[in-house]
Amino acid sequence: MTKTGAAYHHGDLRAALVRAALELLEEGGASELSLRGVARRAGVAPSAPYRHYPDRDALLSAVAAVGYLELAGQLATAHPSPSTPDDLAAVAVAYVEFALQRPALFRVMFGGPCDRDSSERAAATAAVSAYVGAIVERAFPQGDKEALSTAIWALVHGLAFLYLDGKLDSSDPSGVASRVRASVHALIAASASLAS
Amino acid sequence: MTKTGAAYHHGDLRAALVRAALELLEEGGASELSLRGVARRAGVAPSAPYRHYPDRDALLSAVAAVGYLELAGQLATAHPSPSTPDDLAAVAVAYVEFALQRPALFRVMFGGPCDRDSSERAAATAAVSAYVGAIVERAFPQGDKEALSTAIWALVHGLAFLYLDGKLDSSDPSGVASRVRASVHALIAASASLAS
DNA sequence: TCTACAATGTGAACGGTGCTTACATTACAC
DNA sequence: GTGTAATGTAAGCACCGTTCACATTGTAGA
Repeated sequence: MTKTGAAYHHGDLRAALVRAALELLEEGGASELSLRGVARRAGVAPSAPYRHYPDRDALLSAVAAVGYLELAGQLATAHPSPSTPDDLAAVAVAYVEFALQRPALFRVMFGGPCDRDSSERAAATAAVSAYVGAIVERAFPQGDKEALSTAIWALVHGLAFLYLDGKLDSSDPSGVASRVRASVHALIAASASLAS
Repeated sequence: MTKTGAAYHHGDLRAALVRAALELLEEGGASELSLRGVARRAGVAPSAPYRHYPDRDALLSAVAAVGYLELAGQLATAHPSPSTPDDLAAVAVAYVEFALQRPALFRVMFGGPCDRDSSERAAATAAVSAYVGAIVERAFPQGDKEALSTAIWALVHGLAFLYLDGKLDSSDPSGVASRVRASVHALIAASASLAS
């Protein structure tokens, strides 16, 4: 079914493995994807992935890295260059929606004790962090960028997890969105009142 | 080594399993605890736990439940009946510190897609939720209890996870505490300015 | 063009895991 | 006491991550 003429050498197994893992994550839902399952999906022997990734965690880090890119893309889609509190709230909503729409991927990205040695992964999370920081800086040039962006990120991240874990009711999407918006606006208002 | 006179029937295996799991979580660090490992620790055959828990997730839910109790205890220790913003901030710091001091347990409590059917677990999380709500209500009787307590919980929860995942630098405990305090105060100030 | 070599794939195997099933032992109600 | 339900054991299933010896292939240098 892999349709590749079954060449002994796959061509680009490294990328194919990540693609297969993402597919399994999307289909299989929350269940943790196995390295063997990924290999199976890619039409390759269970030991083949070890030619490209030292272990399962390394593959997961690679998957997480593309997850960060896709998250960044979804945030940018929500608003290309947010500058007002409303814009920022829209981006926050997109963040939570990403978590709810792709819970398995989100958990791979943030769920486990991450591989600190993965430069791929570290760079990607730094990029997200910088992205949030840049937005905050543009929206509130006079505010404490560091503190505010951290607080906002944490707020949104926490909301995402609480929804994901069922600690908050996520059955009504519009309710989720409005709650996220309200929380972000509250935080922003706070920072404004403190900065004045 | 189990020191129990090796009676065929363990006495209270149900509780002993949870205890063993907590010990392994504390020692083994972040690694995921196996049901077999827990059984081994309790000095019992690998199949014995199934007499008391239908599957591994059920055991984890039970472990998570005592985790919630311990978290509640630690929060209460931070401040028995918080009413001022400072009190609330102290409780928030205790929350994050719990996550950093017992990361494995925290991950069991919040990390995975939780077993929605576990009444034990559901009750415990409801208790934490109510606890936070009560604090907020006492501290801000005229505020929107629902919205504010949710926002605060999410903020603190998000901070805990970002620290846990190394997205924020947690090497300096006092820095962690002050950052948590600052974030909580900012959120509180916001709600106050909105309520007025 | 032939050939050595590095890169990349295979297959079998090891120990560990969650879970089930058949059976053994024990506690307890009658 | 005895029958029954509760609770333990032992063996076995399929799967997992990982490793190792071996097969196949692309490619650089003669």
